[in-house]
Amino acid sequence: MMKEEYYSSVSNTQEEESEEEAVRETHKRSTMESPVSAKTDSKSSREPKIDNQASKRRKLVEKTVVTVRIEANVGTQKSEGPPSDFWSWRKYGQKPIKGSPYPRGYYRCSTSKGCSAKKQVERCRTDASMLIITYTSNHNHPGPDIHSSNLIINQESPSPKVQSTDQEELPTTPKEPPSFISTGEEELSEDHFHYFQSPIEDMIHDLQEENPLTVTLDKTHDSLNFLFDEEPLSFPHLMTFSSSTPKSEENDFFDELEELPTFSSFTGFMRNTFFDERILVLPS
DNA sequence: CGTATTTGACCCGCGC
DNA sequence: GCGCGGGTCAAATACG
Repeated sequence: MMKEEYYSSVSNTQEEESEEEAVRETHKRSTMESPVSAKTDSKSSREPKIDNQASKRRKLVEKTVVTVRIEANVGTQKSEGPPSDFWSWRKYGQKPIKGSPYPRGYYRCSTSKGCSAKKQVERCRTDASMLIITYTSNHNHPGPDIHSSNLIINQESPSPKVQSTDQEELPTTPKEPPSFISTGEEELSEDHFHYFQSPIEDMIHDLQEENPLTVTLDKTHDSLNFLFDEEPLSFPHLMTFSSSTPKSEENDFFDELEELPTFSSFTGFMRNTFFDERILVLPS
């Protein structure tokens, strides 16, 4: 529950997201929907219901892939802890992922019962300090207090601890992006993903002056704009980032900063914090 | 005692 | 048809 994690993010809607998946889903759906009898039957033994459809449509929902860098203690406590967002998440599963030494955690929004929002948290296999969070579906309910969070950013805010810890414990913190990137890219590319360095920077860049990179990322771009322009709710990561934690401890951190009112300040903060974050982007 | 987390089992689609 | 990998459920357990 601490927030030493900062989010950078890119979102894609599943529809546009991946052709691969789209195809699959289509396939699934057709298969599933028609022959309900057999499948339903088999499933019914376990848990029929909506889940049935849900499971098949998992991918149909919008997904947002966020890479988070945990600067604080890698492999200590937070690495394992779920990144905190505005919302409260309840863990409903965990599975080891092939090719990755780290398991993937499955979380569901516990704020609202009917909320279908989910997220998967896994660590980058190459870099334990990187968390890959995949958000699925949107929240059906308003967040705790987005407004407040935004305000909070301006006035007080996120975690001091993180930073202090960071610096103190991990002096090396900042960076080694190059190697990382290459590594990540290779691995990810296998997965059909492309990484972009310093998404946030890119984002910012984009906002300030259009970055070619962004252009490449259709959705990303869109999402980013969205992010900054409006609809915080849709972007948990952002919210998280901004609101990070309304708790007192973290306030200290910002206390020092005291004023991050302007975007530029914000940006600066982000840059500092995020140094080398990468965004997963689906190949266009 | 209630709620959240853990963990094993189950289900499903896909590739071989 | 079988096995693999991923995603979810639900019982058991831990924690407040």
